[in-house]
Amino acid sequence: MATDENAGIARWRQIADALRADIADGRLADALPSEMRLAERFSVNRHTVRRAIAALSEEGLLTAARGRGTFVAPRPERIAYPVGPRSRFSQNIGAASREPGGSMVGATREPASAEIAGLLGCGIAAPLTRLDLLRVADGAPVIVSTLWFDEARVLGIVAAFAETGSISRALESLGLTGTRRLWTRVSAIAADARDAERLHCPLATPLIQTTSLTIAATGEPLQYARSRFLGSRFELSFDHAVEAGAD
Amino acid sequence: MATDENAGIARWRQIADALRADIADGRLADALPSEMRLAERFSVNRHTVRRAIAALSEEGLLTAARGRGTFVAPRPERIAYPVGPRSRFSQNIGAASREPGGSMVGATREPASAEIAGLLGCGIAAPLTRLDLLRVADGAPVIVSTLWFDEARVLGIVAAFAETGSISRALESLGLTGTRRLWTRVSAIAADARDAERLHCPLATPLIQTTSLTIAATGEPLQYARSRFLGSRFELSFDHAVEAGAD
DNA sequence: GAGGGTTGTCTATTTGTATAGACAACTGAA
DNA sequence: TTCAGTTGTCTATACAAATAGACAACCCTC
Repeated sequence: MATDENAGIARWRQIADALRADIADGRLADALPSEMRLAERFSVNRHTVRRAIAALSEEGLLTAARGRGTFVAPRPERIAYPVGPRSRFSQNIGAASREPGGSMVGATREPASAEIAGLLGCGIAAPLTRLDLLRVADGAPVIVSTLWFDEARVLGIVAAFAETGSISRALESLGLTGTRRLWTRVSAIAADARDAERLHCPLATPLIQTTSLTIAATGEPLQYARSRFLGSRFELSFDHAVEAGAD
Repeated sequence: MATDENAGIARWRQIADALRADIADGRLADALPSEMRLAERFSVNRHTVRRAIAALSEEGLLTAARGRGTFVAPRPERIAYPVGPRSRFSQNIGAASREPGGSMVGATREPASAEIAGLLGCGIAAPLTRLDLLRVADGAPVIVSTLWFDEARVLGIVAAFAETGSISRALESLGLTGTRRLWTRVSAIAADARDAERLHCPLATPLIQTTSLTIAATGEPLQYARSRFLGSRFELSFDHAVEAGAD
C-alpha cells in the first residue's frame, strides 16, 4: 500500500498505476473508496489521490460525481489471444466477438540486418518488405506490429493487404497457402514515447513483446514479425501439445 | 529521442529507461556517448543526464571514470527460457549454464478462491498449499513465483522441496511422476513496490507474468502457478508443435 | 430540513525536478 | 607540456509535485 519516493515516478502516477491494475484484475469495481480513504491507504494527501483519479478519468476508467462518489467504468475484459501454429490476428479478435481491425501505418523497403537475414534465410542487406500495422479492438489501438518479408517472395503484398485487409488472406492471394508459425518468443518492455502515442497509452505502460517466425508450406522461412500488445488488455494463451516421443 | 512531460515520470527516469533498453538490446555497448552528447540527443540539460547515469550506475549497468568516459558493463545476455509441456525451472536455467537457484520465501495454507478451485478441480475454500519461490540466476533474483496445490495431494511437499531444492524432484519423491504442463498464459505488468523489492529492480519495471496449469500423469489438475519474470532478462520461447489433424 | 459524507476549488508552503553557468580534476593524444 | 575532451562538484533560479487547511457544492438518508 506504500508508494516509493526517489523512484523518479510521481506519487500520483504510482497510485494511478496501482488503481489501474486493481481495476484490470477486477479487484476494484462499482464504487471506488472515497478520496480520503484512498489517501489513508496510500499514506498520501488527498490532493495527490485526486490527481491520480483525474488521470484515470482521462483514460475513461473512472467517472466522478460530486456528492455521490467515484465509479469504476465497466471493465473491458482481457482479450484471450491463443497463439499456435495457425495464429492469425483477425481470427483471434474475431473469435472474441470484437470488430477485427487493422490499418497499415507504413510499408517500406529495408535492407536485411544480420539478425533478420539469418532468420529469413536471405543475404545480409537483401531487400526486405517491411509492413507496420496498427491493430484495433473496440475502437482503440491495442497492438502495433512490424512484419518483415523477403521482398522477392511477396511482390504485390501491399496492394493485396489493402484489398483484403488481412495478412493471411493477402498471402493466400499471392499463392502462399498453408503457412505455419514455427515459434514465438515473448518478453516484456515499457512503452516508449513512440509506442505510447500509437497505442494511446501512458508512457512506460507494460507491453508484451513477441517475435515470431512464420514458414511457408514448403518449410522455408517466410515472415519475421515483432508485435507489441497492451499488457493490460491481453492474455496470450499457449496450449502445450505433447510432442511425439518427447517422453 | 524526445521525452514526454506530464506523464508523471521524471525526465531522468525516462532517459534511464531508454538507456537501459538500449543496453539490454545491445544497441549500446563499450563507451557511452559523453554526457553533453546525450543531453543534446534527449534535448535536456547535462545534469538531468547525469542523474539518469547515476541511477544506472547504482544498478551496476554503467561505470563512470573521470576524464575517460562512462562505460557499459558487459551485458548479461537474455536468458532463453523454453516453455513447453515439460518445462522446469532448474532445467531451463541449468541449460543456459547458470547456477540454478531458488529459495522458498513462504509456505502457507490458503483456502481456494473460486478461480483456483475451478482450475484445480477442488471445492471452493478447500485447503490449498501455497508456495512462494524466489528464483535466482547469476546471484540476482530474476523470478518470483507462487504455486498452489490441493493440500491433500501434496502432503509433505515443503519438506521434500527443502531436501531436493526442486519442485519437480519434490513431486517425484511424493510419487507424482510424469507431470505435464497443460497450458501457459502470458501477460505483462509493471512491478509494484513488493515485486520491486523482491526482484531488486526499479519500481514499474516491466515484468512478464505467466500463469500455468500442470497436470498429473493421470490427467488431473495438480498445480496452478503464477510467475513474474524480469522482462529485460528473459525471453520466453514457445515452439509450436503441429497438432495432429489441425490442418 | 438537518446532518454526515462526498467531490470540487481555492490559497499557501515545502520539497523535488530541471535548467543554467562556472570551474575543478582528470585522461589521452598531439 | 599543452590542450581538447571528459566526469565531478558547486551555486543559483524557475517550475512541478506534494502537503496542509479551509470551504463551497452536491447527494443521500434520517
